Amino acid sequence: MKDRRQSIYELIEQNGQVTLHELEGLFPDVSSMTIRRDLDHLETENKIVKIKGGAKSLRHLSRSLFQDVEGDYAQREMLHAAGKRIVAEKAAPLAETGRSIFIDAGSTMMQLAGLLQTGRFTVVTNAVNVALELSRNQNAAVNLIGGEINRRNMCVAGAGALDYMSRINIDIAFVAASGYSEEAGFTNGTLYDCELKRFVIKKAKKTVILMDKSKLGKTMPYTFCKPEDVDVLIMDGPPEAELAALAKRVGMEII
Amino acid sequence: MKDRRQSIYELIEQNGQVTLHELEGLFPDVSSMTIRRDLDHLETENKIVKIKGGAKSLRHLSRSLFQDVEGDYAQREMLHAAGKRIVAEKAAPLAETGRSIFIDAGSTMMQLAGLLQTGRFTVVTNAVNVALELSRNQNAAVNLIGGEINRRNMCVAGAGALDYMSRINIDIAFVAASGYSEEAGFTNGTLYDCELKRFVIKKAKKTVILMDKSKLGKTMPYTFCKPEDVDVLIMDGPPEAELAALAKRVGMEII
DNA sequence: CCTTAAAATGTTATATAATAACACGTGTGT
DNA sequence: ACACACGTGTTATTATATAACATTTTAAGG
Repeated sequence: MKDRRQSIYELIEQNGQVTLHELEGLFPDVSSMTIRRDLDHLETENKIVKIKGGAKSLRHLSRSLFQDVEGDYAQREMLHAAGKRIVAEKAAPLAETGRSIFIDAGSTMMQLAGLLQTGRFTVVTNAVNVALELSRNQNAAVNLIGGEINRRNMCVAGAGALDYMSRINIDIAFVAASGYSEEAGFTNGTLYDCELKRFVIKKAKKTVILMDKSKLGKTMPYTFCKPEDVDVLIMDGPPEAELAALAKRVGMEII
Repeated sequence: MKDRRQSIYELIEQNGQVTLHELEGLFPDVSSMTIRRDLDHLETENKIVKIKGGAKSLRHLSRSLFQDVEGDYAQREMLHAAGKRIVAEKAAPLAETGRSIFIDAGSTMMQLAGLLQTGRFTVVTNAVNVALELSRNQNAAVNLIGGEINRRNMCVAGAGALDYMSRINIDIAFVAASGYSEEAGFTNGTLYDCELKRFVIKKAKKTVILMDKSKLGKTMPYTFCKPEDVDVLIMDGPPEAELAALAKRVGMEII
């Protein structure tokens, strides 16, 4: 019985919400009343919210809170969601147990954080939402970099960030890029973030860039690294021949 | 019409939730169908969640997410909620526009953060939930201290905290106490937090301690300050004669 | 091993709330 | 003046939740 309740909970977490009918279909050997009562229990535990005809995941709901703090973030979040998901799924296995990991801010990274719910590691991040998501994993030591909160993307930045980072050793850095072009390399829109990225990349034993293909060919104001600084580039599809050749030349693996 | 929708929203934010019947009572000049439609709108804007017979505030729901990360916090949150509310309401006016403010972690502080939705100031905090709450206020510059996240109370602590604080000037520090006794002074249960409190109190121009009266007579493991270090003590009721006398002697104002 | 209490489940009737569909007025811009 | 979108009200219909009681299962103690 606890199994069922747990399954229901996990299902809701995964899908964001369910209807009673769906649950009835999935658990045909109990009555709908029992499922209702399961939902009651989960609700009293503050894990879900019952809505008419089903239930919603509290965590998903809170996520949308971050996202429309400043209008357009919600949209960006959804843009290329499929690609971001693919990228995150490719990246997750690289986060090996016991390692010290840096995770950047951004919606792709948020996806990645969601996938790192098991495994023991130390994580450092500058994104408040990523930190919250990661702190669900009881085995993760989550470190949040200090600084002023940027309402647009729920990430912190500031003078102290580099200082803070300088005290932490990083095995693998997962870094998001907003653009890549042959001339400018990997680029990003905000100066502070770039400084941090640069610093982290220099410091990390292994640098992994996550980027959906929509970013290819785009150049943002600030360059934070070039392909030769990168160990692995993860995208949601195979690279063009030109980029593949360059990668091979400079020793950047593309997944 | 937009007024009504806004009022409904504010009501929900304030109370956490409402029933349709309550709303029908409050807006007798529109039909219940209209109110339903208002709720639909607010829901599509991700401001509330409709539940059977009413609606809930998304923000309140997310708050409970933090709170039961580790079981008992939800209970503590509710304990003496009325007193905490009173304390927070007394404290809020002290946060004058333009000032640089430190806000501690804890449920009373969370209440205070909720009350500081207007006014322009710089805030520093070590509590992730407080920071999120404050970042609703567009005029507040919210600084989060870096460190490892403590799942129990969603606050950060660590080696970098004092360094970080040392670079920021504080006009007013709002500090929470878990206990007060004549022998031990103001006390608290975790060492790291105490270190930070001590540092902040030393640094701040003005120190305000927030404490509901249930804490009187209790002694926690670590002392972080004595009445003579405190400018203002805020409680949910008048102090006993003895404490009042001591306060007068050392120059601590009690509100 | 048996007994009892507590917890979990099922069943029904009843109460409650949500939805859909249509109708009406009001303002806006063409 | 017209079309049109928008907010609103009304009703009938459908769907869902609740309450109360009966039954089964589980856990705990003697």
